[in-house]
Amino acid sequence: MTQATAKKPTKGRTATREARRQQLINATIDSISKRGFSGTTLATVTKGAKLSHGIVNFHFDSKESLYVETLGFLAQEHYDLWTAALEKAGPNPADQMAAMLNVDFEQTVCSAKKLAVWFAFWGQAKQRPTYLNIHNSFDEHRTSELKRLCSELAKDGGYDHITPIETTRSIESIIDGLWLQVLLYPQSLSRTEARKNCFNYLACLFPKHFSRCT
Amino acid sequence: MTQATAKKPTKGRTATREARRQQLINATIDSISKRGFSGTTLATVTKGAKLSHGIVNFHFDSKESLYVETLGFLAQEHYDLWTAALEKAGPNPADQMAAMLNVDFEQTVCSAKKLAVWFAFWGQAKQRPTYLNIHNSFDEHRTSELKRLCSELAKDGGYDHITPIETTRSIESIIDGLWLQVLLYPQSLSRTEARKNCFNYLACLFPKHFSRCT
Amino acid sequence: MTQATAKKPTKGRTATREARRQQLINATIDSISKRGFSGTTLATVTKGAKLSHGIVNFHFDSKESLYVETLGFLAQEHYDLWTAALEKAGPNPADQMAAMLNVDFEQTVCSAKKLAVWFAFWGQAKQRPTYLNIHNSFDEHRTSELKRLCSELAKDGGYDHITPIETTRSIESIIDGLWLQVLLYPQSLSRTEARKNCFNYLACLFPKHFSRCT
Amino acid sequence: MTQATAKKPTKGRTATREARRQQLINATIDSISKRGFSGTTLATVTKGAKLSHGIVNFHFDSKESLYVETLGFLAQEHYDLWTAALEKAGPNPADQMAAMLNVDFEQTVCSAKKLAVWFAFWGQAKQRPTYLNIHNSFDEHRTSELKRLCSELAKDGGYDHITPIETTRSIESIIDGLWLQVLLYPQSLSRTEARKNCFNYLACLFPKHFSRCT
DNA sequence: CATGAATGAGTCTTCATTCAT
DNA sequence: AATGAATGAAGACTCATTCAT
Repeated sequence: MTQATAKKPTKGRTATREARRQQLINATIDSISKRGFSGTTLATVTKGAKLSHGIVNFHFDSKESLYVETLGFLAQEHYDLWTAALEKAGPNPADQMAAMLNVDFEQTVCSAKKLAVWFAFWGQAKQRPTYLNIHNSFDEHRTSELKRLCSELAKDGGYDHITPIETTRSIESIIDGLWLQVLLYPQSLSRTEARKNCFNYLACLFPKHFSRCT
Repeated sequence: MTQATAKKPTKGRTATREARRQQLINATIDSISKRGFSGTTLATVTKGAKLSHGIVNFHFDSKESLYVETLGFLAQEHYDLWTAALEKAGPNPADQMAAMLNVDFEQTVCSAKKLAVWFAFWGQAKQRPTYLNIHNSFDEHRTSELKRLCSELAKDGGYDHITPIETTRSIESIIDGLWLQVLLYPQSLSRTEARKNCFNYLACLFPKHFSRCT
Repeated sequence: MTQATAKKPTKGRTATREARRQQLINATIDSISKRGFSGTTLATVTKGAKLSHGIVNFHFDSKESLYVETLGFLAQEHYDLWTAALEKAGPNPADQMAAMLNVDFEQTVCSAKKLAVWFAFWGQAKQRPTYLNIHNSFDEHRTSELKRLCSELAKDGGYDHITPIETTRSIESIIDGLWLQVLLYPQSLSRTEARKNCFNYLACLFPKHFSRCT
Repeated sequence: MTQATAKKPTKGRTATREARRQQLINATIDSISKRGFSGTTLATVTKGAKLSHGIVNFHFDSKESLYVETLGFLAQEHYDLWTAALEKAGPNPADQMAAMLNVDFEQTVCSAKKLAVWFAFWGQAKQRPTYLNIHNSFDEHRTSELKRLCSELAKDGGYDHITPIETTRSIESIIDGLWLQVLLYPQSLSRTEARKNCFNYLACLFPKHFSRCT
């Protein structure tokens, strides 16, 4: 009986532990993006998830722990996306670079909602090193991949003025900066325009591998 | 004029009042940079200013109002610095551009303390449009000046592929992105290295006007 | 009778039920002695009993009801011990008195664990008369037996200054007071020393029947 | 003007810090005696003091801290009473002993209210060593004075069977035990009867110095 | 019978704001 | 102008109890 095997994982009084946790994490992302950190309370989260008040402390140790896991979820999601894209991209470094950076301007990553949460966390990173550590633990791999690609592209194109470390940093910076502008001025900068802007910078850095798009 | 040296009694009071307000604004910057928005209370501010608990609501309408004026102070300070630098820079567009961007990596602007406050505000910008409006009201002028300089440099250098609007945005983005990295990873990126990184981007954009520095 | 060895199915269930209840009562005693009333929750009890969270309300009407039955168990245990000891003691009043009081300093009664629970209940007795009633319903018989023994010893020894009621009260008091000291200062007063102290008081009251021990 | 010097210390919006603290401590004693530890909340305390909810954390670090200071107040009060009584008593050891023990059955110390609080604290002493430490820090002096008096009385009366340490403990025990009975059964044992009972024990211990009272 | 997810009333604590002095 | 005591709303967290499975 196929009917018997079909479970409703998230409805009803008792859901699986994982489903509830994810539900709460999603509601946390929603609330932080709408109300910011200071406007987000356990009440706004649980109300958003249409669950009761006390459930957070049943599934998470504390509000702080919910935040940590929310950030972890975002970081993991991003990580999974770019590693998958990189794998699909084939052996060509330029293709790999393009694949990685494309992810940063996809809907899943570069939405107003997600960006708001990222910058909310970064706005607290100085005070809560935990947040920074989570971000770093996922991002180090990405930085090293970018550096490798910069090296390979520089060698391949004969750009002897390129310093991989510095160039990597500038690429990461322009992405973060474009994200901030997409967040703050969504009317004047769409994510597709931001992507174009980013790739035009690549064209500026690696003219033999990337061409300007208009 | 002997009259000018004679203080009017109201002037003395006003000066004191202004001094108190500035004292509180400075303490607010300190506290936000140390403890973030969520850790900053009127108590941490007044304690930092070595003033009494209840004084904030005497000099400011509310906590929110103190925050707004703090952000206004930072925006004004930045504005005053780059407009003064621009004025001093002479008629040459490349010099003007350099002068403007240098300001962004000066100690006064690009300190861990100030950057922490800027990103704290940006982390809330989505939720509190007031903050964004303050920032914009000061920043529009800067954007238009950058755009003008991009245009003049493009014309002068014959870079026909340069779109001033897009290029301006990319410059602003890389600065914001570098600021974020200076904030999050002060050990691996000093503000002088960040400045160099930014100017190397200019060298990439306008090779005839700026040269790479190593 | 072969029939007797065949268990009735309901009997097995009842036994299990009783075992569960006792298991929970024991865990309650453990938890109160370790964490006190305010630190004891149904979670600490069920965790101690290695049972699931929701089981208490299945076997007891409420937390309060569990407490009442826990106190009842302690009172019954004490009652069973001293009545058994009294029965064994023979007809001599001094022997009977000694038998009764010995029980109060036995391991089963005078352990740190049990005393902690007793004083926890007494600390609430004023506010919850139910607790006091349970205690009284068991203790009245003991008080009357002590009074009888005081009378008999007084008559037998010719102590005409002994008032049975008052003497009984003083004996009960010194026991309670010694219990408190055993509870609070187990290092400086062991239960065997406490027992000796109590019996030396008896030697003081009834010098012809009890002799000092050193 | 005598009128001008008269302050209302506890009325009005702002009272002296000490007055408010004492007011809250008194309300805490009231609430613990009426409702026990588990029934006492900051709300019952502040309601009893006719003050607002948030004031406790303004004058005390926490609820726990309020409890600690409440116990400290009770211990200090008792200490002050018996040291004063001892001083007034003159050089005679029997008078001194009588003076000290009289205090334990005075209205101020031996009221239903105070005893309820003492036993509430003792019921928690095992779990919160802080409470025990406070009690001990005040009580050690009392124990040593009692021991000294037992020694002097034993020498003076030639009671060679008296061990000061053990006798002291028995006196302390009978007092604690009588307190418990006054607390639990105020109808059957008044504090004056309890006092008599205690002094008859002294008469039993030191027949040459104390005589039975009926 | 038993489990453990879910609920929601209740508690401690924080903190912006008010206000007597 | 300034202080700091006082207020009360709001938030995080606890926990007895309920109930679907």
